[in-house]
Amino acid sequence: MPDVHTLGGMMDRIRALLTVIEEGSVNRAAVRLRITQPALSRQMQALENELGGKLLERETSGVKPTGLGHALVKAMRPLVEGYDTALAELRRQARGERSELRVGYLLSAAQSMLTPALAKLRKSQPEVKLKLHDMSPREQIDGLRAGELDFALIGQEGVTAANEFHSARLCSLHVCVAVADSDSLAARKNITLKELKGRDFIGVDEDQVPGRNRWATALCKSAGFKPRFVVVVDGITNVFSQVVSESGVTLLPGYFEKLQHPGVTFVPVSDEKARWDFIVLWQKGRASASTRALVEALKQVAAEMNA
Amino acid sequence: MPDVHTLGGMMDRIRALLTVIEEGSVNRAAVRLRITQPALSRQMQALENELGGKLLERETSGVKPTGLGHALVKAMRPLVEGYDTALAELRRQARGERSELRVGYLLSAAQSMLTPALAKLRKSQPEVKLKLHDMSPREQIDGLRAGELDFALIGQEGVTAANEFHSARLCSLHVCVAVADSDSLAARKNITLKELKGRDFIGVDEDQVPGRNRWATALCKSAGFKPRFVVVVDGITNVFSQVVSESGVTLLPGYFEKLQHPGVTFVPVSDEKARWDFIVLWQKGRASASTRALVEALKQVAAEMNA
DNA sequence: TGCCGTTATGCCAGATGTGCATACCCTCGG
DNA sequence: CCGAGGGTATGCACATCTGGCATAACGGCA
Repeated sequence: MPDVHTLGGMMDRIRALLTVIEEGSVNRAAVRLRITQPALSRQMQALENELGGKLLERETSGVKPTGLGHALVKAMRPLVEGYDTALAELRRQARGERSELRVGYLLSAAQSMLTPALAKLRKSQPEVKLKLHDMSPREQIDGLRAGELDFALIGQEGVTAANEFHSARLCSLHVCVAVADSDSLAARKNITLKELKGRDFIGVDEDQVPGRNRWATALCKSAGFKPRFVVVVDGITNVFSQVVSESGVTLLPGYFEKLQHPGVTFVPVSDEKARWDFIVLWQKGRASASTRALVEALKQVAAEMNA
Repeated sequence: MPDVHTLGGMMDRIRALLTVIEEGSVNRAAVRLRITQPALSRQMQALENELGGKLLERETSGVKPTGLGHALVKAMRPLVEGYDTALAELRRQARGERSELRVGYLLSAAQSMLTPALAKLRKSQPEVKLKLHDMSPREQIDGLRAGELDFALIGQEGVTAANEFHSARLCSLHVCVAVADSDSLAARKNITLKELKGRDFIGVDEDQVPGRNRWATALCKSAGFKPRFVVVVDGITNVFSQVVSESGVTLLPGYFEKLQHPGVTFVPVSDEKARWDFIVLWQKGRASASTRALVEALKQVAAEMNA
């Protein structure tokens, strides 16, 4: 009698039992499983020992399942099948053949870049399925970390996590500053960073837009002063309220100029060094063809936009 | 590098990976799994080889899952958990602790016996769940064979399958004959089998009520003649139509006398030997406590009915 | 009774997995 | 700058498991 303690390989014995019951014969099942009949016979005995009950009614013309055997088939067949398909999918994924790309992006920032890139992707790889998730930079990074996203289209915030993932800089935008309409700067065509020295800065919550404040700080430092954040708010719209009510300023990526916000004026910053990088992050590990294709498409779109 | 060909034990390695990812450390996971860290480390390598991709990002402070690792967790955890609960349920079942009894019965025949028996069962084992299935004798037997039923409450038809399962005779009813109201026999208080000699018999489809015709034939033979089946119909109600329209007769278990059917009269058969056995079949193998309880309850009810 | 099918058992060789000891790598702190 | 202490990987020897081969045991059937 084979040993009972052997929990490993239980799954295989269950598969074997499924085959045996399908065939109604240990012999024929052994052929299908490419092992010998004695080996299979012992597997069945082992399985019965492990479960503590008979699974097969041995008869002179073959075997047929007992009630317990039937119960096992009903309970285990779907699991075994699910296991197999899951395994196959994982293998495909490991080989780099993803059937689905999950992309995180920030609508206001990335739409102009993402839409044409996806069009390109659909042309070169029409079969790949896309899941788009409009979420904040922080959520994107968390999503990447949790494996729920394959891509993050993200701004300057992404540099804080760039070493955890693959990354590519897509483009570099100029910077603008948001001031209240009533501000003396609001009438200017453009300004330099230096002129912001001594102003009250409005910060944004580190949790939602990580790295933004540090980026602003670094920019100011390059201009020779240290910004003073009088208040830190969460949510970009709250920043604008504060800009108006407190006559504060805040540094923003250039694409905000196209937006309208009552009471707020966006003035371009003329400093050469004041740039806002827009980057894409994606999971490390073997890159699938579709992954590479999406990165390429994004780079092309970015290049065309710069030109 | 460990061998790649080893498909057996894949499941265990997947479980191990789940633990490793939960713990974020091969070391701690090894403790939980009661194996050494090197063994577990090798399991992870083996798993990665089998899948063909990296699952863990090894860092100096432990490990964290790659995208593929995350995907594996998402796909496999529910399967592993389902597998475990299924296995536990099967073990319980093997030990004879069924949580549910699936009973097949024929409403018209068994109701008078089943209802009180279930009441008794509920008293002695209130926690056992019951699934009742009103189905034809043939369906009941098929259900038993397919493992979809634990019990079949069945008449004479059951004897054809009695050796495949455990069986017990519950009671033995007298027999009656169905004749048309216009028949000369319809006025009789009772008759003997012999008087049916030469009559046209209505048979019933072997598929739906297996053994019924054979039972009738055997009864007649014991009375010294061979019945002639002029027609075989499917469904018991069709039998009555034929009895009326063809002036045929048919032998039935005694409980039909309580039924009403327009144009049909049921006359008791007085022969001592003409009996209709009512039996219960149940799955072979270790009988659970609830199984034994139900059988006992049925026997008691039958005994009370006979008294 | 002998033949042919079935499943079960004894025995041996090869594959697999584990533990132990140790190597290796990185970070942190003196 | 180097050693301590945390992590994971590797070399090696040994126990365990599993499968194949040969053969037994058993039941039906001519």
